[in-house]
Amino acid sequence: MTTRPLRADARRNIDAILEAATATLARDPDASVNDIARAAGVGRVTLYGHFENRAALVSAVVERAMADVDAVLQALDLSGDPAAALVRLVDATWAVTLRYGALVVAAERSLPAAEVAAAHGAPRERAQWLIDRGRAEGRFRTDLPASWLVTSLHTVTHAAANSVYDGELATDAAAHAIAATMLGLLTPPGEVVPDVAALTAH
Amino acid sequence: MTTRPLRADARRNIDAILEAATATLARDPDASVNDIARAAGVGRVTLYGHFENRAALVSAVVERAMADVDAVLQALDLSGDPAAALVRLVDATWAVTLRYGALVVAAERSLPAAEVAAAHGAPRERAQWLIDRGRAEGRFRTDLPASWLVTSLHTVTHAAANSVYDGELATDAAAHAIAATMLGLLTPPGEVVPDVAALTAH
DNA sequence: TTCATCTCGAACATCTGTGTTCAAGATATT
DNA sequence: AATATCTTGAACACAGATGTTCGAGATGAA
Repeated sequence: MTTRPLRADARRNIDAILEAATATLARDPDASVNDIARAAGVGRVTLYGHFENRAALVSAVVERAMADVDAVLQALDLSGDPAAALVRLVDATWAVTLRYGALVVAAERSLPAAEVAAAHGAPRERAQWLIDRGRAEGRFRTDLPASWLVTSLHTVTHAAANSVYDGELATDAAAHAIAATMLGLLTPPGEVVPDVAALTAH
Repeated sequence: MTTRPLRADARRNIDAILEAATATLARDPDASVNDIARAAGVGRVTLYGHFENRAALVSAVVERAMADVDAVLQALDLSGDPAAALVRLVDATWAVTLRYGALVVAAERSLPAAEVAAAHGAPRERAQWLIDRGRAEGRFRTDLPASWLVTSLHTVTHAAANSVYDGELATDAAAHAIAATMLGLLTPPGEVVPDVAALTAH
């Protein structure tokens, strides 16, 4: 079945809706379809003309976001010193989190668990892989479950996003704070906590 | 205005409602009044007979919870070695978090921000005080905002609660994981991360 | 036992959000 | 200019949650 080409204004509206939905849901995961349509400068009926469901819309938004996230993460060099690689990973993850914020929550509420897990999977595995390598080289602590360490990284990043949103933390200060926090968090007991500044020097 | 004494069954029901509401909301902050009434083994109308609003109910639940939390925290000795004191604080906080879980979220959704802030205030200040002391004694890192460190502690604790709920982490392992994670997180760059086991030895 | 208090289901009003239908009008395409 | 495609507000049906009212019946207090 060949899909007939969409009219130009339709394409334009679909893009506007996806863009608005991303921004709106990243701020408020409970945003109504109405809110999103209004943010896109489009009638609610038009939105439903392009997306079956609220779920279908969220799904499309998540897919788009994940493509972006994957592109950013794939372009990342995680070789070399594990601690330095972690700082690079954190910086990249931070940029992505700032952009997509609470979108995860929106996904969790209207998408089947399997789909959410799939979206979460890739970034988590990437972090896990780096942590495993750091552990193997004796740079990261091995006295706690690796999955817990990954969860901590993830959680701290989101906490930083909230802090920025609440005005407690400046956007640029946040990146440094997250990296520093995570290095401390990963350092094995009995070892010295590295300084972020020393790692980012080139 | 003197309030007439309640009949015994009324008192009993009020207690049951508060108890059920606490447990139910700690699991699902979106639980409906219906769910809560059913969990309390009471008709919905009865519930509304004792509490004006959903908000009033949540408020009562939070008040009760905070009294308990305050009691636990006040009974805590935070003197001596800051790291050891932190481990004690973490253990106490952990117990409380396990009990009240997502109740905070429920509060955030149906209570005015001021009331939520007030409830949050006391425990936060307690943590902040200990961190400040540890910083003054050179045991905790001073290169990051203290408020950020407090937020991290708070966040990591909640992440652990979720992990336990998801079955990723055993309840008893979690307490150790949180304490270990936090010690690493607070250790100043250039210093050695302490071992939790060494601190809890008596 | 008497009586005020309390319980409770059923039914109702209200609100908010989702999703659909319709018919008129705007716009891209050719 | 002709036409298929697209947009749109208004109106509707529906679902779930909150909060209220009523009246019959259960229960505690004296």
